[in-house]
Amino acid sequence: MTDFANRLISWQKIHGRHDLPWQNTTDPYAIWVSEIMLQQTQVAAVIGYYSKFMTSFPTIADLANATQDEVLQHWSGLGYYSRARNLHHAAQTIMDEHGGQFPQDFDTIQTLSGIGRSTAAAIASFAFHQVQTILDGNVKRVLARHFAISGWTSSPKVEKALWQLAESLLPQSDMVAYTQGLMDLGATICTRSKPKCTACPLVSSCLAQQQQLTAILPTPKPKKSIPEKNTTMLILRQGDEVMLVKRPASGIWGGLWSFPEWDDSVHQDYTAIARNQFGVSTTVDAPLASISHVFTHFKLHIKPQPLSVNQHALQAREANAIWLTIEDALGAAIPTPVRNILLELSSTVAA
DNA sequence: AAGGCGTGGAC
DNA sequence: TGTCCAAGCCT
Repeated sequence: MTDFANRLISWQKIHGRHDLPWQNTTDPYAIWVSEIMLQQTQVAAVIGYYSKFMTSFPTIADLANATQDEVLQHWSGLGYYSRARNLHHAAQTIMDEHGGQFPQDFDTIQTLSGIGRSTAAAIASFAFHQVQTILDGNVKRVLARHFAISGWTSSPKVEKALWQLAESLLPQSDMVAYTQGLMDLGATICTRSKPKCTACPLVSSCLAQQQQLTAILPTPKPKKSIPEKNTTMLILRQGDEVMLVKRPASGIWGGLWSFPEWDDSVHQDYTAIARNQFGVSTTVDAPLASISHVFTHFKLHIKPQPLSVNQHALQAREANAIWLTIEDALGAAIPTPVRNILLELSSTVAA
């Protein structure tokens, strides 16, 4: 056993996290769901979603038998919705091709949609006590500092070196404490800013500490400017109901319900659009305050444009359109800006 | 291989 | 405030 692993394991058992909702179980399903939710998402943001999800879908079979809409509903607001679609699809794969049992073979685990090498290693170590290394943002930061490795840690060259390094450090036992220790150290001690080096079990061998490189490692991702886009969301209203449309299965907010969007760079005759696209007669109301929503790769300026529907239109003319009360819409699989617009609408109505 | 894919915490 | 980036994966 490497000294690195030894010290990490001992530290984790005393100072690590032991009471997160997805710990203290070897149920691969419970661990799997948590690992997917935690991809690129902080623990604090996941906790509420996790318990609700596990209550609604307690087993792989329950998840496989649910509709995609039900699954996305539970993911609404969490982001990266392909995770939910892949999770649902993988549950069906497990039912169809693995007899309903989560596979234990490391390579087979990685064939499931949404599970890459690091997530597979987390599941394999936590659920099956296999000797496989994770390599998430925490581990990259810990290794880049401890071994004074420069270069953006997600560049192919550096990442490959980090995988090899991480493998070389593995213990032959105690994989639960070791894997959790890697994450705990990165999340609570070896943090991006203001790391608590005096409390670190690995400080005595940390090269960044010795060479005073802690503040500049890991090397930050190269900066890139993101484009800005504009869109108008048409809010067709009749009484306390609004119309939502189902977005395409892939792309941003794939499979979620949203307001119909209109590129308003040219046409601004919203009444004509509503008549031509949705077959309803409307009058144009005052637009709501614009919303700016920042994604990883672009910034979206949304102009919410309410339209009052004059005639009875509560039968959706298109298969991908539905009319819902604002209350029901808030419970549907909607992205965050749509939720915020609905909340604004309901407060306006109430006031 | 590089970019698509969400949202919010931390500072 | 804006900036960085988080238990990454997919194409």
